[in-house]
Amino acid sequence: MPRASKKKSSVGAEPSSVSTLGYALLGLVQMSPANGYQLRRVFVDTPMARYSSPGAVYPALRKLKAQGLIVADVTLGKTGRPAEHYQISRPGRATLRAWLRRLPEEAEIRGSLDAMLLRFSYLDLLDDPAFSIQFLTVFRDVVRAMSQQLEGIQAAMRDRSLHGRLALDCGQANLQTYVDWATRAIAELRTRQSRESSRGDA
Amino acid sequence: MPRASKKKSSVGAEPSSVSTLGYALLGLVQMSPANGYQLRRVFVDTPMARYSSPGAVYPALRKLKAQGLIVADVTLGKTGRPAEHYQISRPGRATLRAWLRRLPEEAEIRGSLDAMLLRFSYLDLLDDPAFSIQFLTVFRDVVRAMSQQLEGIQAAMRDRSLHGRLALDCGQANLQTYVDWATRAIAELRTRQSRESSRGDA
DNA sequence: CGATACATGTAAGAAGTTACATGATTGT
DNA sequence: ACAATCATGTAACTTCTTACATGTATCG
Repeated sequence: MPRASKKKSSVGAEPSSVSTLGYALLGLVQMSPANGYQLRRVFVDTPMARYSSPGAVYPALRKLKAQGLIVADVTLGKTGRPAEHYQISRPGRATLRAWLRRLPEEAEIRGSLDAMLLRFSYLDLLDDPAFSIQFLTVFRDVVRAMSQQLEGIQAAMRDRSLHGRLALDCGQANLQTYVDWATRAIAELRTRQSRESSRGDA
Repeated sequence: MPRASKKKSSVGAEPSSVSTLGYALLGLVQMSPANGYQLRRVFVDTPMARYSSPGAVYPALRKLKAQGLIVADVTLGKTGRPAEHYQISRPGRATLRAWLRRLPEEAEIRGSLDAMLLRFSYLDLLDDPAFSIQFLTVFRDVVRAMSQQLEGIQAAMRDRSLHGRLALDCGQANLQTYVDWATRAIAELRTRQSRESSRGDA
């Protein structure tokens, strides 16, 4: 018997849903225009290796194009086939900026530290060191909280399982690494900030 | 018919495709029988938090049941509703062991360090310290290689982007943490191993 | 000549998320 | 009375993976 779906059927008005891969591509295209193959290579060659399959990249690019966030400029590549050279559009730039402008929320951070790092890595585009520092501070505080929680779990886990305990140790060491990195990064950003301002003053 | 190919080894002969979540559940159920709700709680409460949604856990459990890897024992929980208490079956135990017995392959490790940690955390079940050490050694070597590759990328990235560089630093620090942890874990396992053997000799 | 790099795609499906539905029991 | 916890599930959707198809150009 089919359920009488009463609510939720009118969600058409906002086509602005962009996936993480979408933002990753948007950021890369903003930094320098490229075709799908070149973008894919970035994922293959760098630690962004998560999203590398053609079955993910090409559909994602088409979706961005359909949303008007990038524009294609069909040229002929080194092969006879037409190659689509992508550039970011004005709405694309706005969408990307809006995404970057958001301070990370706790749930987001807990959900994926990597995704936060991706967003952070694009923050050059905002050119706002104060925001970057704020971003990192929020990030660090949440990760620290995660680390403290994990400590409680570790305590409860005493002697339950050797390998389980070791795995938790690894998780803990990792969280600590994120915290330390964030601290160092904040310090570096602050240093640069003051250097900039003193240069401005001079 | 996209999938009729020979997959090199005919391990199970059954349609034995088990997802990562499937193995995670299988391992938990092996450690102690539980119902879906309790298993879900584990994911919510611990760093295995990845797979916590009911829409993932319940279908996965049903699939494992259909594959005969776990057996359900319908009792009445604290509520009036029947609660399915799951136990691992003999084939389930065999499947889990076969999974644990595999040394991690390079592609697997590169694909997800977390997945490797999950597998490692269940290695108590094998009770084979020599294998655990081998597991960690392979893991560490691959992670070290990843770290060296990343160094090359970092060098190429010099001065290209401040935030990009910082993000790469984080990735590098993380990989190093994995390497250090693996080294420590290997040492601890070796210590225990020699203690065991000397106790056996005595 | 064969392999590899360039370049784009599709078809089929595995897997997970969100958001809802159900319903009893216990606590406030 | 209302909320939370226990306990199980479904429907619709999005996303990514796997595996293939299609070509040219270039290098050894």
